[in-house]
Amino acid sequence: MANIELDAIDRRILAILQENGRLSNQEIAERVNLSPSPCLRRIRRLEESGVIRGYVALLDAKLLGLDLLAYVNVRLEKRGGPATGVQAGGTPLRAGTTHAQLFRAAVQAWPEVVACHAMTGDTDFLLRVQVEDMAHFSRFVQDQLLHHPSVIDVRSSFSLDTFKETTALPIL
Amino acid sequence: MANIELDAIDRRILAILQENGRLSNQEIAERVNLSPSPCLRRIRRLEESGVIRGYVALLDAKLLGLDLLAYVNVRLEKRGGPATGVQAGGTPLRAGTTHAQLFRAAVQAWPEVVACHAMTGDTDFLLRVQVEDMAHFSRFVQDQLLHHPSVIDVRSSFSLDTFKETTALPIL
DNA sequence: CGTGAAACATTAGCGGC
DNA sequence: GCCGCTAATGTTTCACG
Repeated sequence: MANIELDAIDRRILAILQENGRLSNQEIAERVNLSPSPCLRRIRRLEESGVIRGYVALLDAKLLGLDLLAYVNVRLEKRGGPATGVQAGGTPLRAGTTHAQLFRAAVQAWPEVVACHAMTGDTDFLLRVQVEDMAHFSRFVQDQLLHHPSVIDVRSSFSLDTFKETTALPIL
Repeated sequence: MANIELDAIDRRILAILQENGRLSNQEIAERVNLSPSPCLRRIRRLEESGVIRGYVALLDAKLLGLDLLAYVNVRLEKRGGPATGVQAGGTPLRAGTTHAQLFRAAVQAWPEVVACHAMTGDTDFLLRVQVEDMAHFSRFVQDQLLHHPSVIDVRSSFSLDTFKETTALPIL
């Protein structure tokens, strides 16, 4: 995770891999005009330094029946610690746990939440929620979000159409 | 892209690949208790059916100097077609092009916009924008977004902390 | 679905610029 | 330091049972 110097070849390797993470080292080496061994050494260095966080397959949400994508703005209680004792989810709490800590732990455990940021502005958190349909979403909001002791406000918007979506960062 | 039946083994293969897209077929075959050839046949089928959209390397935005992540809500002009003729970007327009079409084309060309959805609610579009710093963001808003003839309102929020972020869909 | 063999890819060691 | 060669090892892929 230490900071690292990247030259032009490193950046080209990154640009290639963030478009197609399964290219063989040989193929990549060819595209950056290097022989396979130095190319592989560079890739390993990029992996070990943390610049490459990992490799994943991207799946098609629609084909898997996940037809609803929502962005949910959440505001939390700020005054008064949450009640101590054992919560609905079964998580035991120490005294001194904040609402934000409690909420973050809950988010980690909810599979339909695929991303969550603490945000500036008039909302505390922005959640990206991926579910089958509105029935599932409704259950998630009622039974999980609004049921959570720290949550005081929830506002949802739904994606009508995703017309740009890339995991590739603008690095060139 | 045709719809496709997935059995329990297909789902386990998908779950494995969306966590680690570079595992060898042999390794995957072992984990799902299959020999390499039927496992590879299943993976090829998942790729060809479109369930697997592709494989990518995920990069670390911070280590690459992209320290600012913004979500930007955009509203567009709705009455009156955009002026015809050649736009600032150099794109020639036919009469009848809508503001939404014009905006979508611009979004595709802006590298700092890594995602864009048409949304329900009091905003038309939600953009995810990844840039180096506030100076770059400011230039993007002033020179690109607000300069765009169809854009009538822009409201931005900034990520203070991303504490959940996964490309893996909840499929199990 | 599984086996086996050919083709192909990865990777460590070493010498050269 | 960083490159490229070679050779051993491991992986993919396909015809066939």
